[in-house]
Amino acid sequence: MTADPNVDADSAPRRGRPKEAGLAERRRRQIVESAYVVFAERGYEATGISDLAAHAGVGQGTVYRYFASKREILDHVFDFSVERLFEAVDPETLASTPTSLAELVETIQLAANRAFALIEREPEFLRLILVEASAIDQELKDRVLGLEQLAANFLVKSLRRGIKSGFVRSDVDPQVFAHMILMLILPGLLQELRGEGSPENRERYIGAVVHIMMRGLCAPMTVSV
Amino acid sequence: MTADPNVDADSAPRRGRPKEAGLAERRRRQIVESAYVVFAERGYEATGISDLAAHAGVGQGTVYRYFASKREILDHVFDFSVERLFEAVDPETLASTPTSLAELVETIQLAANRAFALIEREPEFLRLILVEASAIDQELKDRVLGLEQLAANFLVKSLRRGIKSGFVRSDVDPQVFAHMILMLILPGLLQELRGEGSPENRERYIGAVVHIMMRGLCAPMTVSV
Amino acid sequence: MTADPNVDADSAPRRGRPKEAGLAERRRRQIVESAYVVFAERGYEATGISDLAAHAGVGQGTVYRYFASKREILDHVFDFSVERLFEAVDPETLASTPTSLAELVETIQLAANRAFALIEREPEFLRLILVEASAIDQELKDRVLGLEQLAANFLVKSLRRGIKSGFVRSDVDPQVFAHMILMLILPGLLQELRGEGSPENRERYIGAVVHIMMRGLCAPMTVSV
Amino acid sequence: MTADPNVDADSAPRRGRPKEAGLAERRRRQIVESAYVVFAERGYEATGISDLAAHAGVGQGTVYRYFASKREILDHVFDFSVERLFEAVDPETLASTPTSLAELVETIQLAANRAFALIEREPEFLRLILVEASAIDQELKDRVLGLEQLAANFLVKSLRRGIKSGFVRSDVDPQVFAHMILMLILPGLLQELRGEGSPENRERYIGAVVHIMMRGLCAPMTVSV
DNA sequence: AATGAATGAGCTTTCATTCAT
DNA sequence: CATGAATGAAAGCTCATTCAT
Repeated sequence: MTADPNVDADSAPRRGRPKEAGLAERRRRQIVESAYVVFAERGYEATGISDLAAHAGVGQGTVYRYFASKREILDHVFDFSVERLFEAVDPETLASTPTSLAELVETIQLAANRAFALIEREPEFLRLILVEASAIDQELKDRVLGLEQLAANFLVKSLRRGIKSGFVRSDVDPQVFAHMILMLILPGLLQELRGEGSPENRERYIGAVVHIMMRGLCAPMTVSV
Repeated sequence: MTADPNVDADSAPRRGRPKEAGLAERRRRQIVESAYVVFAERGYEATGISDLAAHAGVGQGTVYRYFASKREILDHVFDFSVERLFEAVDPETLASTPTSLAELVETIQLAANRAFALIEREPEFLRLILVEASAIDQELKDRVLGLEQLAANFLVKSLRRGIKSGFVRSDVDPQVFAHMILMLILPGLLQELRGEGSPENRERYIGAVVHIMMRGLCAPMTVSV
Repeated sequence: MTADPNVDADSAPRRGRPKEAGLAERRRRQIVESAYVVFAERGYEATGISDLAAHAGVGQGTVYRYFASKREILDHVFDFSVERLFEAVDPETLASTPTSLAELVETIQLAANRAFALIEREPEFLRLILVEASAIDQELKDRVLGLEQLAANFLVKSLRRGIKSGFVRSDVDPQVFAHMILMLILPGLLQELRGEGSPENRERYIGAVVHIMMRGLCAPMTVSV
Repeated sequence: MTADPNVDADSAPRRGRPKEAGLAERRRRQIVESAYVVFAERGYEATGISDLAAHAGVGQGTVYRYFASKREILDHVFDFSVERLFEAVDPETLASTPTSLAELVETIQLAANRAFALIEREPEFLRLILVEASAIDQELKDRVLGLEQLAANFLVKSLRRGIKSGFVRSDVDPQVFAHMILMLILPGLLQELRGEGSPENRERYIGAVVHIMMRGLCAPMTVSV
């Protein structure tokens, strides 16, 4: 076995089919994306591995080459969804510290608009995150709630800064309000789930959220600016 | 619902075998109540008909004498849940037409407190309605959303009256605000789902909802009463 | 109608199909006996639950109503086999304390004959116990070996008594010889496995075993010849 | 391609690509040896081709280039095992025609010791031959039994010679006794399977076998005692 | 009317085998 | 030649539903 008669002078003994780097990652992606669609479409429980495989255009066995179980796929689908949400909202580009209530509201408005844009493009996204994932088990439910918590934490920081800067009332509880602000966008989400989503409606809702945040419900004379 | 032994419009006294009128209805009730408990406890998919039958103290076959399928039972469980929610909130006793923002807010607060009281007594209720039911199929999802719509309609009427009476700003869109007000209680619900629910927390949230509704977030000087 | 048609006066409220006592045990037996046959015929691994169910004349689901897993069925099949072996050999009727080597040998001969009679009737029995069971896992292998140990223990006692009585050489190690005596019947068993079993052959072998034991175990003075 | 790439008996100096004649055979050997190890370790059924290939350091596909099926590999593993047993026992060096019972017994003892030495070195060997192989199908079972037959034939010849020479009783049935002598070593094997094997135990057993054989086989006059 | 034994379709998962590279 | 990615048949097992009693 001195001079290997079999291959190449160069050090790497290239035997067999070359391993095509990145294939594994591509396949995983392909399967997760298919799962994202079919889970959203028919629900996690109602989707069989065979459906999933068929949609991905691979055999059932191939699915198990890349994922240990159906449940694990759901995990990755959730990650994938979160990833997409982050890409869509792109928090980096939001993080300018607001110096007035108007600015703060504007930032929130921007984030909401971006999220809605994603949902408009892919309505199943919402169902997957909000409805499917929550129903599987405690772990995934925790992850959904954790996502909301994450967003809330951003807002908490902004509100605290607002209070320190004086443009947010000091008797506002940042923790509490952060969550509530997030909830204010839920009616819009529900509309989407209902399939009644439309740009005009979205406008109305976002406008109302701004209103409520800036003014509450109190009548004009009471406020008197 | 007084002394009617026989149901139905005809009052002909059924001799021979009174057939234990209402027995069927009692059985259905018994099964639905059991299903309510076990579905909430273990989830719809994870619950087998045998679990359900065992909990109800009847045979599996008996379940199918009263319901055509597992899915149909869920329908009835949902109805039953809604029924309980209505009993708890008891909208009849809320419907006094408010004549001031404070009164309106107080009414909402009362309704919210009643709903929370139910959830505190039976936390699984929330899970069933919000999480389990939504994940089954479109029809049930629609029903969940319909429930929200129902509550919103109440609020819409109140807001319209408020606008007419002048204690609600006229630029408030009743439809939109109604939904949003409902959403404001969601953070509290999420806390319950997370198992972090506590009376103090609930107080904080409800207080904040009142605040936001009455004042918005604007700083005190801006408001100037 | 005074007597309630529904519930009856006697204490036991007999509702539904009567539970047919002993059915469960009968079904278990039926399935185990089928398994005994098909496992022996095709081997444990090669037998599917569907084969087993088909042979038993029941649905697959029914199998799982009575056994938790395929493996558990094998356990019971093993028990069943041991049970049959015991019935066939009927050790109770063997246990007369022998007072001479001839008597001891006769007893052993009788036991061997009975075992062979079973195997002749049901050759698959042997395969199941000796070959199939051993190959599944450590636990079953231990049980097979334990069975041999059990038989050996009987012999050890007899040999000890024989030594004390003087009709077995005192330099015989009871533990060791007990196992060996058992092994002496193995060539006969192997013949059966080979399908070459015949009464004449069995005679030859048992005769030879007697020969070897009489010569090997006899107390020194007795041998003389 | 002028140069036959395929090896074969012809000795024409293969220019260009000698094709590493015997490479195929080496590969086969490598795979079989790996299979020997992993089959013995985890069992035939429990071993996947991937395990096997990994242990052999080749791809799964390569395995199928050299063997048509998993089953065929087992065949070769069995051959390999027999081969090892023969190497260990080395019958050539045993075949000196014994001229006395003591010599015969000594020869058998030597063979047994060699076989035990192998088993002590590689306990899995026993499991493979005795337990795994037997359970697969009739063909392999036959081969296991054939192995015993082979050893028995050796003994038959020796016994016949012994009878002719007069140092073995003439009423000994060579066929029958040959098998029995082989069986006498089984308790020792079982101990190994049980994991209770130890040199002392082995001594005891072999001693007892010698004892029983000397007494059982010896010609009448010799015994006297 | 009530029962629970029986069923079988369908589930997730495994793995011997094939084949493009 | 060698490879390991891909495959799909088939496994064990579950459970909503049916039905004899």
